[in-house]
Amino acid sequence: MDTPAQARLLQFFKALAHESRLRLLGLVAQREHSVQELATLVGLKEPTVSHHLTMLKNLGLVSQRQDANTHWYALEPEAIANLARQVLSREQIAGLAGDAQPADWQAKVLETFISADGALKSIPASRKKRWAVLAWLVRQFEDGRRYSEAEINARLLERHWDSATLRREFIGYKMMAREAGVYWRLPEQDWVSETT
Amino acid sequence: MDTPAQARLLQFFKALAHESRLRLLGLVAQREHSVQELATLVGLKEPTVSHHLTMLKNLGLVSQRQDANTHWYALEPEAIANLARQVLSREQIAGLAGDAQPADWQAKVLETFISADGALKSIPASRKKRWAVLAWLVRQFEDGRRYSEAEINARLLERHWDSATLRREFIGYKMMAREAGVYWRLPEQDWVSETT
DNA sequence: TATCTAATTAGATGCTCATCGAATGAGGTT
DNA sequence: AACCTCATTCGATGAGCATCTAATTAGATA
Repeated sequence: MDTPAQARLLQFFKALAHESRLRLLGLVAQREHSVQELATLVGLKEPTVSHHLTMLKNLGLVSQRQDANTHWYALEPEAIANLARQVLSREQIAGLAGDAQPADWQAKVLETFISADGALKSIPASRKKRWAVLAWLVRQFEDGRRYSEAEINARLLERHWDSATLRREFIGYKMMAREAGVYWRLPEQDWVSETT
Repeated sequence: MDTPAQARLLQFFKALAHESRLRLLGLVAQREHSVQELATLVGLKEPTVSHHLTMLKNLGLVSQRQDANTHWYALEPEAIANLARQVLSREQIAGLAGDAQPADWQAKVLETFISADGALKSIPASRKKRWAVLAWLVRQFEDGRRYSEAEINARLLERHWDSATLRREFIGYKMMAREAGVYWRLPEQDWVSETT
């Protein structure tokens, strides 16, 4: 969770995601109640109820007034309505994704499999992730230029020990072509479609 | 929680009360996603994401379609809106009290302190609960009739061993009066006001 | 049929938080 | 002051659940 707004919404849901608190809210929605009353009505001990009530109060869901040493709690109806309004629209929900979307999927995959020094930690087992990693790799070869197998290997070994597999995969994914021991990149539009 | 509606609402809140699930909802609100994608985007393993998604699907918050063996999940926008609408009104909240209100406060107190055979398990320490128990006790004496201390004791001993304290409390709470060793009930309106 | 890929189910582990009893605080009364 | 009543804070315990790895299911292809 990123922005305060998102964290706040999460807090609200957490507060409402418990039977005891929901019942307490139900009771204080009907009329003011003291802690004692609430405790006996929901069948919990005072400390527990007090705990829940402070949480609800901090979130502004209930109000509290004091008469002598009896504390009277009541529902704060505005708060609930506001909450509900927040959740209504699809855009609001979409905003919950968090982390500010630096995380396009491919970027995230690279983040996971490429270490800071540029080495490939491991070759993804999943077809799609492998595709993302290979796409990144193959873009480091010049377009139009022809490479010997030795050149390819040298370049790949800077990233990962298993250059043979990587080379083979380039061919498999149609990112490169080979003829008589010479390799060259294929145009991106031939394979980038697989992005789905 | 009593009625299905209440249980259902609780389930909703529980589903939304977790950061991972909120972020997943956020992502599927933007566009369809596969389990793999979601897993890398939120930084969790597939099984975990799958777990969350089935929960969300069971509640109708997301939809799922299958293409080959890739499962595509998307937001079910109606569901969230409906949920939010449910929570909007104060009456809805009040209905959450649960247990069908058989539980007026006094009734609940008696339930707690009186055992099935009518014995008083213990004398409540709290003033208000003591009041509730004594009120119940004193109503078992006839109005208008005069009792000797021995009669009072006999009747009280059927409920609790400490008849002396109970007698004294009757006087203290002005539920009974005493003169020259004779006891009688006072009219309810003199003490029942304390119900607050 | 054997193999590959994506997803789900099963089982185990650990963290968060609800709950309780005991101690403390706070407001009133005698 | 000493006491009573109601509430909150503290510290400990335990239940629920998120997460992981490993195993299984299911769809598709060779």
